[in-house]
Amino acid sequence: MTATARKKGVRAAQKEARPGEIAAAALKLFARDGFAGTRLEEVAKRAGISKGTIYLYFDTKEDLFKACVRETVGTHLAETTEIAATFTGPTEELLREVVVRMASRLSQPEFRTILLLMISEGKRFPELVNFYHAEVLSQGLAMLTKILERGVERSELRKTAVMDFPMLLMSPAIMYVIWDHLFGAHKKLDLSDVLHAHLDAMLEGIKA
Amino acid sequence: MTATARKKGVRAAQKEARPGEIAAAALKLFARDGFAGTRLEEVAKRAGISKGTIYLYFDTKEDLFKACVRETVGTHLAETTEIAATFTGPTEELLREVVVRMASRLSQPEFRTILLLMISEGKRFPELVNFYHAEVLSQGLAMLTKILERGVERSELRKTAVMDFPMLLMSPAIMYVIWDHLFGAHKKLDLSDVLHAHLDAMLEGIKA
Amino acid sequence: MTATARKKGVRAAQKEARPGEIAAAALKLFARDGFAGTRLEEVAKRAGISKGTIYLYFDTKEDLFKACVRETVGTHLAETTEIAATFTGPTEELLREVVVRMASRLSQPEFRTILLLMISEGKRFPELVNFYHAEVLSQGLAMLTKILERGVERSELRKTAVMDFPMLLMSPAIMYVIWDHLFGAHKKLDLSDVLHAHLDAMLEGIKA
Amino acid sequence: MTATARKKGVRAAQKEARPGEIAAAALKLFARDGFAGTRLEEVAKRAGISKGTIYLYFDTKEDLFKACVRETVGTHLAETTEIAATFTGPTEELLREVVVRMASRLSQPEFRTILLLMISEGKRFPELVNFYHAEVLSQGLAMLTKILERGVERSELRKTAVMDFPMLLMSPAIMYVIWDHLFGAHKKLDLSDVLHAHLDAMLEGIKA
DNA sequence: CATGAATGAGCGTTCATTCAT
DNA sequence: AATGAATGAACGCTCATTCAT
Repeated sequence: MTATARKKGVRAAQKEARPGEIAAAALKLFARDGFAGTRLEEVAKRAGISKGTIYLYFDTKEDLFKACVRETVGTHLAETTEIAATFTGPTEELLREVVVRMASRLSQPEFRTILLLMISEGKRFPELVNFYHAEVLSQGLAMLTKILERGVERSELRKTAVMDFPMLLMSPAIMYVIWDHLFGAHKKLDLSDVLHAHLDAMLEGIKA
Repeated sequence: MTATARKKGVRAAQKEARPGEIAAAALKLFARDGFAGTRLEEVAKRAGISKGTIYLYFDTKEDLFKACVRETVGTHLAETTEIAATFTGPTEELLREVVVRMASRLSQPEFRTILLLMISEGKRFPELVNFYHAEVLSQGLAMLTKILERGVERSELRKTAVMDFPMLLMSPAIMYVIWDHLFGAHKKLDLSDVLHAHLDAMLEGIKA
Repeated sequence: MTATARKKGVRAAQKEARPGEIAAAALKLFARDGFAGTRLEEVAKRAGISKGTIYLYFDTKEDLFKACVRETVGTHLAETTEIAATFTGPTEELLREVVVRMASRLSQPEFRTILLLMISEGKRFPELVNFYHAEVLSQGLAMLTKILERGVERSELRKTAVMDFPMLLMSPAIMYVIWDHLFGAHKKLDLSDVLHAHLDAMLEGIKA
Repeated sequence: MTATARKKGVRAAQKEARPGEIAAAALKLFARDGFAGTRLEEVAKRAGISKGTIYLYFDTKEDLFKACVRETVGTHLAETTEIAATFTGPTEELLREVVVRMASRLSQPEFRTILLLMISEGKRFPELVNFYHAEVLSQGLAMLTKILERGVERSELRKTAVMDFPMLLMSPAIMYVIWDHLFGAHKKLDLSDVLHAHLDAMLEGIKA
């Protein structure tokens, strides 16, 4: 008997764990088969439960999908933000560090899944797109913008049009995820190499 | 009666035109609703025919989907290749020209549709991915590589890691399409501005 | 080949006949099993078609139910109204004639089914109740009222409270239907006997 | 602690009360939603217990339904029978008294519910119909018959066909319940008025 | 006794596919 | 060739019933 079980009882612990287990199972299938192509029966099987049980925790298939996305997205930007705020070294170094971190996060299995699902099903779930925009995108871009500004203030970077499109710094990461998804079987890319090839070139163009 | 109709008979001409009309109608719906979400009934309505008629030209829904993609993809790279082959000016200029051309093509409605469908349904249609890889991707990347090599030969560009990842030059275009698809309603980007912001910076990093 | 088939083609004729066939099959099952208890699969089997075919003619199970009722109800009061309007004999005779006619109609298999379904499912289909009220009930009661007034005018009947509640004249017919539905297996009643027993007594009470 | 609780223990008392509470809650819902439309979950909620608890007292939903009906029906004719047996006044008065009493009972909320449920679900529960027939119907009709016979014996009433169909005396009450159920929202009837309008007329026809 | 999480059979509805006309 | 009525497998969702706690 675990500590949790002792405190709350096995059932209570189980009940608390269920939604997460179901969502995890679902996310894998949504990733593989898309929203429409995923059968709740199979989600249940993967989660080791019966079809009806899903409905004890989620009202509809759509709800389950939203929960999957929301649960996975749940920002995680905090740590990186902290680093950016307290960093004292040269801006180039900071920029590399932050871009690499964000790209790593983006390319982690569950997060890349979210990105791909967003692209596939976004039109069906606009609220999810809004959520993603608010929770992830705008925060991430704000952070990048702040770093670029820091560089300008410290005369390390020049004022360039890249400051208007900070998402350019992330575009290789996005491309990497899509490439790996589609052509990974043909040719694997190394994320770090891609990232640094890009940053090396870009930084030349924006450094003071 | 048109000249075509006189030569071949109206029916024959109609028959020849049908598959394309159906595929065109289908593509729009696949783009909007995804593969699973598209109903053949509606495809038929859009094409001004009956549901059964689709099956005179395509064996299954999957076949129709493949035909849509194949028909749209059908390279179009020829002209750009020609330009690249005969261009005599500075490589930077050539690179900008080619990237802008390829990005424009990528962001045209039907082509962006293909890109997005590829991402959404690629796993379900690996042959299509192969096709796309062979017909579009490798040719495009080969062209970019050739241009970069031309630059190095002419001592206009340095040998950098970007040469190993020519797709980096296209990543802003890909990002643009995805951004517009998901967040276009929140904030429109200007493709040309994005592209040049990227190229301005990148070129600094790779110029000799 | 029937005349119908020759004119319209077999398919067209079939298509025209389908809704009625389905509704007829459905009505029997609704009568036997209630709305919720009726399975569309069985309706289809009875109609000699497949489950999906039902949906070519009716949008939902509810729609099918409504169509059943509407189709069966479709007044039929016309003939009786005509008789009442042109009758020249004594009012007592007319009243007996009309009550017997209406009761006969009410106790015909399909109509009694409607009455019973109305009682069972009315709360779920208020629009159907309104429809029934407007199309059948109010017309029938208006006719009865008019006859009673005719009797008073001709000094054949007295002005009694029965004129305020003309539905009293039909209550034995309603009771008969319910009795037969529930206790018919225990004891069969003879509609005509019941009706005349009632009318004999009632008429004594309202005759001048 | 109540006297009951002291004697038997709280739990024991609770246990004894439970079935009735559950049945009461169930009856309301059966009345509103029909047999199939009633969810045990909601019954439980109304009874302030959990779904599983119902199964401690009733084996199946059908059992619960039967218990509801049986419990409510439980004759109550006793008092009226007593009155009829000891009545010494004129038969007309007795008949009015008894019909009004029986009609009042029939139109009370729980009893009208039973009548309507009987009509709706009778075919599914023939034993219940038998029970109802034996416990309520035949006793009630027997009483009416006895009164009519008393009238004939005392030369207050004539021998008419109404004596063969004593249920005719109750038909307005039945009609009233159905009317109120279906058309109560359109037009409320006054039970007493309806009853007396009917009795006034009928009695003229059967009085000596 | 009581709970409520879990089950799984069942049903309404959809839609790719077929085929008689 | 073209139609569109018909099919039937598939899936989301519900809810009576069970059972471990």
